[in-house]
Amino acid sequence: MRSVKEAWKAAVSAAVVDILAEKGADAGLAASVIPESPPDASMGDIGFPMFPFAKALRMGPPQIAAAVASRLSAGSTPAGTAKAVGPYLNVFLDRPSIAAASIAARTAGQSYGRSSSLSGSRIMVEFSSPNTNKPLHLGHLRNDALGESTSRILRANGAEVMKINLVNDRGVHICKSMLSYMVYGGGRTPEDEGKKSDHFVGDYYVKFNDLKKDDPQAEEKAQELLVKWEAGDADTIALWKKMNEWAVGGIRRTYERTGISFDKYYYESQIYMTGKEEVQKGLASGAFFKAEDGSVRIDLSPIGLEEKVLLRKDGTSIYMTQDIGLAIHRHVDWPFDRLVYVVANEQQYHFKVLFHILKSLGYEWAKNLYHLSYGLVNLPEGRMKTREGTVVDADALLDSLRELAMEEIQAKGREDAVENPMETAEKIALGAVHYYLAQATPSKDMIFNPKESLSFNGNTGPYIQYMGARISSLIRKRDKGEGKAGAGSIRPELLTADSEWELVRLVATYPEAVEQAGAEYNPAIIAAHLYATAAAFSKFYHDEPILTCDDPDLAATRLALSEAVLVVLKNGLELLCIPFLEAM
RNA sequence: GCGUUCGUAGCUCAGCUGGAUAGAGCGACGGACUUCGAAUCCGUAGGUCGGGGGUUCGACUCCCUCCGGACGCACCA
Repeated sequence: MRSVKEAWKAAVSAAVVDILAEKGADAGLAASVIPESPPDASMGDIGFPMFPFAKALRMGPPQIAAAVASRLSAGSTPAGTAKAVGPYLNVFLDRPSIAAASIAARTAGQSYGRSSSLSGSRIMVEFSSPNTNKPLHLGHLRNDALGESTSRILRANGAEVMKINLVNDRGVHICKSMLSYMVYGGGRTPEDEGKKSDHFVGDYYVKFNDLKKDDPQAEEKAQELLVKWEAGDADTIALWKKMNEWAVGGIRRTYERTGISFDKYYYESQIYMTGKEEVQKGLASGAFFKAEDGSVRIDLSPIGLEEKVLLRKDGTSIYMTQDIGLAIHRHVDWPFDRLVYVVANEQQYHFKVLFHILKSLGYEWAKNLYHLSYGLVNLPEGRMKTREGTVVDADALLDSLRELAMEEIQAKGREDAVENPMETAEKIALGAVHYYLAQATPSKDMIFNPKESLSFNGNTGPYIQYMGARISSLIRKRDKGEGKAGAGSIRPELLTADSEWELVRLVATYPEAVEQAGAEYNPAIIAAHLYATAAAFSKFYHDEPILTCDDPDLAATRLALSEAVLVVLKNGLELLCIPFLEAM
């Protein structure tokens, strides 16, 4: 589709250049020939507005369109026809050839939609970054879905991707859950209570609130515990290790459940000291300066900000110091061309400064750092607050979605039709939440409506899964010899209905969506394309008989188109980390 | 106060580097199953694109300003 569009653009540009030259106008104006999509397919498949040339040619746009059209019909053009439609020059593509290309997607399988637009580049993507004092919540699910799916999209565009997770396993907040466990835990283990281990740890973090009431010194004691931890106190380290294993172990189980994975884990406890040497180097090179009080700082006036402290006067490091060291360390580990940080938008300032600092230190790769900033996930009732207990726990959310999906399977009497109802319900639940999170533009805050996400109607993951299941069902029937499709041969020129053309177009433009999603780090583009494809298929399925079609050739062709649609749905769902279902 | 960002139908969201009558879904109302899975499809109602200026042949899209919301502005992470 893209190459066809490019070819037409070139042909139209050439015609416009000729006309401009004849009138003695600046031929450079032809750069304003840009392809667009007419609002209605009956008006054409590609549209070129002729407004930009009106002044130079002293002609009305409709006259220009007519002139370009006649010139095109005289010369050689790609397949299809060009026609003046008001002030636009519209192209009607040669539908059979596009249809043939779309149908070919069915044999391309998993490779359909892959591009080489990013081949040769190495991209590191950091996401999730959980704390080891509590289980994952809804906000993490957005981060995880965004990070995982962006990584998959980048890979689909040919990039070599390294997914990394920076586990935040140290700090005073970790010490709080430890202290709380020391007081209330009584040596119990998650197994003792039959609890998922990260929830077990999280419960003690919550209990720290009780501890503060029981013991006014609790905050101080947590600080003291941190000091002991940093000093390497054996008992403290032992407890820390034990609780961290519980926390990370439980969190990893949630990753497995949601289909999230990492190529490498970094632990903050192992690298929080790094960065000091880098700051010293920067001081030596003149990128930073030593303030009167002895602290090391950077002047941020080049980017319109104040100063930032990078090392305290006592020489200790701060968050920024750590991130500087970590970025450099990672580049040594795995030299990347780009590094993407999937982190909530509340840290925009931090990354703006961090990127500037790395550039100041003279790292070539620093210009390719990207903060994939995403908005908060709120509830219809308002913002999630840990202290108010309105945080939506990830595991509990998935459980309740699965429960509702199960009820739906039972209500529909589909238990016998699917091999494993519980597993199917789980996959529907995952599809519901991942699609809901994917369809919103990452940078914006969003409202997660559990009730709406549970709905299997409309713009949802289960709707798309359902269309995949329907097509799979058609294919099973064909394979069993039902219908006449098996006896017919594929003839793309038979696809003339509007609903068929719409599907052809969506299949043909899927690769462009993948490329755009990669270029913009935006899975929502895939989600929108998949929904449009699923909806178009549903209409097609409703309006036109496929297997039951009398003409064997038409049946075979429609089924082939359906198979191509299935390839798009499968590949797209994979990119969004949504399970595909043969039956549901 | 300064900075970043957002403000599109009752609700949740799209709207491609400015271009042809602003689109979906949910909800509401009304239709469609003796036929490939109705977890579906079709129709109706619903918007001065936060307000006001400006640039342009053309602005939801770019610029300015005001109003409103969110988030930042630590030698916390």
